[in-house]
Amino acid sequence: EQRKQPNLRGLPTAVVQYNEWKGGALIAVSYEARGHGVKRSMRGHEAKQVCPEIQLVQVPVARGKADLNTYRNAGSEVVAVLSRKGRCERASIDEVYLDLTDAAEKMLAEAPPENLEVVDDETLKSHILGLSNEGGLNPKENVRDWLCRKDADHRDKLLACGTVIVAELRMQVLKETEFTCSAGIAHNKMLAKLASGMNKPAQQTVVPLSSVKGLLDSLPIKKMKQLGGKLGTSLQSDLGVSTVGDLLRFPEEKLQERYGINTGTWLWNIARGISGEEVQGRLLPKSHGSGKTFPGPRALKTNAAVQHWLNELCEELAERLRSDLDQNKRIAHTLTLHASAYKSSDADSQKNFPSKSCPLRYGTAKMQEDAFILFQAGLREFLGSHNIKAQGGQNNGWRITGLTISASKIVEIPSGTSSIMKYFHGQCPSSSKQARDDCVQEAVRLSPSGFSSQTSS
DNA sequence: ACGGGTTCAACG
DNA sequence: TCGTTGAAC
Repeated sequence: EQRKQPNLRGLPTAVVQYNEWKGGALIAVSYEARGHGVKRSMRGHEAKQVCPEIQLVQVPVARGKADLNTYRNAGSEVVAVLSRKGRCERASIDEVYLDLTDAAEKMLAEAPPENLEVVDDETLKSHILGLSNEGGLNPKENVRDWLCRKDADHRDKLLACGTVIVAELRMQVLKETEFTCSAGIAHNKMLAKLASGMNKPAQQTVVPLSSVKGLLDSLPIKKMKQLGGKLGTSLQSDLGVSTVGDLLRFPEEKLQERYGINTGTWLWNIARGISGEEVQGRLLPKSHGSGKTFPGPRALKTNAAVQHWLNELCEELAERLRSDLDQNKRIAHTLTLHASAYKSSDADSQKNFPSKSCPLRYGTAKMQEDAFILFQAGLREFLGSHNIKAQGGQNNGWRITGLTISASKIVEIPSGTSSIMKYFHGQCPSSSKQARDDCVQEAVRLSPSGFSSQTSS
């Protein structure tokens, strides 16, 4: 939003979605606003109380719901820059992992930092964990010395190369998108993610091998990705583990018998700074979803209201699926509906509405039809398939507080050429000729430019 | 009434 | 392997 309205640069700013109820919900808070105590959990009015000068920018609304496409697209712009230098995994709307091993090895072989006569300023501003500031030298001189150490471990030399590359990439991101970003540079995803949050905004942090133990020993368990929830809490209360270092006391088998083989092994490893997760090399999302909540008095009470909102949600989803097909030649195969509901009779049975899925048929109207069928299937189960009856479009039994429709099992269409028929045979398990023909006919209708000549023959 | 997404592991 | 749930971010 600050890029779109440069006059907001440097001002305390937050993005709110909706504003009728208590000024809307904050979904993003600028660092200036954070400095005034504004938190993402606040409502717009609350933010105004703690920071009267705050600029509140509203999320676009389309079809009666918040439309986050602006921010998805902004994330894509950044990915487009970062993915040039190495394997890139889009981890969320604004986070990516990069595996820069190859680029770092290349730099180490061809132009290692130790040979550099000038190191650019962004690189020198890096934070190197555990780097002592002896002798009151300029911190940048210390960074330069660390980067150019000839006696360093090979892996730390790679890290030094990574530091230079990431600084370049962040400068390119800034130049080409006007977005700043922070980064962590480490030997695995877990440590890099941890480091990326240590110096914000717009800075980068390096985790040399020698600093891993010191970093994890006193790190509160909840700071580790995946341990911010119930697992972290049970680790604390069941085993008395409050820091990652405390985990070192427990043998692998003990952790495994308490938390299962996978989680136990994982815990044992992260305590030692070990994480074998590969950077996935995935630039696109694995699913698309469109949802809306209907809190308190706004809860939906009629089939007609549910159908109306499902239609809106399906329109948005269909539009995003269409973009994915046009831009990426990908097709989704599963449609899933999730609803949140409560029975107005017993106010306790809040969230047990089952999610339902079915094969995804392209076309807005078909998705709308299927979505409503899925809803009704779930509703019947929710009501226990008996008692409550809808009378004349009204009902006393249920209230819907949230609806989400999503598309998953997204696969790329073989772009090459020849074997589109082979592709469809592979995709349609049904032995029915009719089902396969429908499938093919659908693809022809959807993507006439690319496929008609092949498929119509 | 902490919204709207998204990914992943576990389970049957 | 699939659909579904719940955790986590």
